[in-house]
Amino acid sequence: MMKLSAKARYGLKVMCYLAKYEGEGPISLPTIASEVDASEKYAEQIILSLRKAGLIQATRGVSGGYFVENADQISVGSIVRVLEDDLVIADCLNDSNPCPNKNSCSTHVVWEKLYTEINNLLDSMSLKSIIR
Amino acid sequence: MMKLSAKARYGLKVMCYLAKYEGEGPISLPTIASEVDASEKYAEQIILSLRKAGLIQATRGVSGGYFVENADQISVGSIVRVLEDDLVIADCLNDSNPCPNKNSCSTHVVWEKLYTEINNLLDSMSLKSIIR
DNA sequence: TTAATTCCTACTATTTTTGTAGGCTTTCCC
DNA sequence: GGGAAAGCCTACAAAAATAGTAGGAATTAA
Repeated sequence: MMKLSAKARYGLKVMCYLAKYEGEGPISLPTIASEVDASEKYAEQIILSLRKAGLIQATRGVSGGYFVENADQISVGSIVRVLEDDLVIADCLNDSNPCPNKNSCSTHVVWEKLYTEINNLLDSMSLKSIIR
Repeated sequence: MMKLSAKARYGLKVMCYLAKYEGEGPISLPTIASEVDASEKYAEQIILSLRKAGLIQATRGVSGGYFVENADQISVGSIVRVLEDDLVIADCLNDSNPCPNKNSCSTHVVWEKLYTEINNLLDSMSLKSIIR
């Protein structure tokens, strides 16, 4: 129901936390998980997605951990899109699945506008800009 | 994943269809269902919600059916909100469930902005304005 | 070499969404 | 008055998505 997923919510928290300590070395999973109030295993999955998307960096081994770089160049939109498997609001927006719009009216301009608006808004905010 | 529900999609289609024939008498469920390409039973449920919300009127009995009045005064937002059980994007936006924001940063201003933006956009479109 | 750490994949449980079923009520028309 | 065509309402079932768990492999610092 148009609800943001837990993944996206936790994910943005994680990113904010890491951004806050940008440049101060890697932070371990246990620390992050406890900070954002998620289980280590769940947080790990979320972080994995973000890392694969290039939004988080990691160093392995003892005293390794995660960190972000250039928080000012990471948009909130890019984070959310990774964790929400694209913000495709309605299938008919997808070009590979065009709507056979023989219906009484094009509801689809509505969804199109909404889609654009959401993405524009989220893209206009950088990670850095939202942390105090 | 931030996806619009089928209910909302069908629901807006129904509303558009009814709006198109505003003032021309009630339209029966079978007709509507076939028009929006849903089963009668499913369409019925959706229409029921919209009617209870006051967005659709009905007359019962033979030659009865559904219709809308004042399509120019019905916002798309009001339709979507009925079918999406409120567009509450994140729980922390809900006053009855305030976020104990001891976290590194307020992700919550992001969700708040998003929530506001979505509602504003959808409220700015009337049903009448989106049908041709 | 060991301990702390990330990496990766598969699985399970829960919740939400989507849809179906069936009986009741109202109203028109013969 | 009776039957048929409509809407009204609630409960249930199936499917899909989300949320979360588990466990072992790989890497690296000390």
